[in-house]
Amino acid sequence: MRHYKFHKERLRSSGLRPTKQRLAICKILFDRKETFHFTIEELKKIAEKNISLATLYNTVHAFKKSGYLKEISLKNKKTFFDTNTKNHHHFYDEELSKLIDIKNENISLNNLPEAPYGKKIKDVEILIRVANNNQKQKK
Amino acid sequence: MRHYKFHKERLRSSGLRPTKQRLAICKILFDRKETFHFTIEELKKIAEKNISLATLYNTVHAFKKSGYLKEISLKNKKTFFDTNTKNHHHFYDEELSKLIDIKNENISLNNLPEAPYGKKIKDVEILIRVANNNQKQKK
DNA sequence: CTTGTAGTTTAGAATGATTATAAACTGCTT
DNA sequence: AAGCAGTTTATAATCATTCTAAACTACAAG
Repeated sequence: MRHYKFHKERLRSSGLRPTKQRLAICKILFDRKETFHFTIEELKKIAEKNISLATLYNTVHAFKKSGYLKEISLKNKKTFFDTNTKNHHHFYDEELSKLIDIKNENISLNNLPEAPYGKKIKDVEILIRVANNNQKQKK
Repeated sequence: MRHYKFHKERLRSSGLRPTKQRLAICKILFDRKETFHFTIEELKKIAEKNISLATLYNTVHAFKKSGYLKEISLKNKKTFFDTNTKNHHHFYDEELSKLIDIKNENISLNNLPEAPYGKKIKDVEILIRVANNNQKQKK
């Protein structure tokens, strides 16, 4: 469990005042050993009725802007965020709407293609869709 | 330019009657040499006022279900579709909201990780975000 | 060629995630 | 202790997408 001051520092470094709502969000997101993948809706549930939706959106986006959270591309309508901001990739279980980290040593992309003329590669995202073994192809 | 019958066949094989709206959509989507990446909104613009939004959504989803179109995962709120249904990957230019195909021989993923227990890999999607060379990191 | 009907189209309403608004509240500097 | 910029919040607004149900149409059978 991290010290209160840790979160306060994180907030200040993002240019955010350490309010009780933001500290509560920090605790939920960052006081854990494992990576946390979540949607705003899930975060809302965990936070109970203490924090308004608008504040959740604002704070999560502020953290994203400061590089403390990563947004993940999905076909799904809901946006996922990830507390693991290091370069890594995901399995996505569409049936459970769950993301699972892929350890970096377990995947490797060789000969990355050259970016189109005048462009530069900013980011590579690999998503591996999985389903239950016994089931038919997705709908 | 493909023959009318070609589109009619495609429609029938998807269990769809060849109506004039659907044939018009087929022409837009499939009468071209290059892969076409589009959003429903863009398709709407190309189709002019001839076809209702609801029909565009219905038809595009029917084609997706039949395997004639692929849906592409993006952070963007809008959904992209791709007339290239072969296994391939994309560059995504966030500034222009444009997808660019990556030729399969230009990218290769070795030692794919094992799927989580009881799961099977259905699909691998690689998205390489690019930006103009001279510009700063994304907002 | 007419007709019946199942499949289609469509405008408009409904939904659901997200963002904007603007009034009340609060952390922090002086 | 005061004042103000930064925050929070309920609520309204927005935007893509899906639903609905009434009008329309392709097509098989006669």
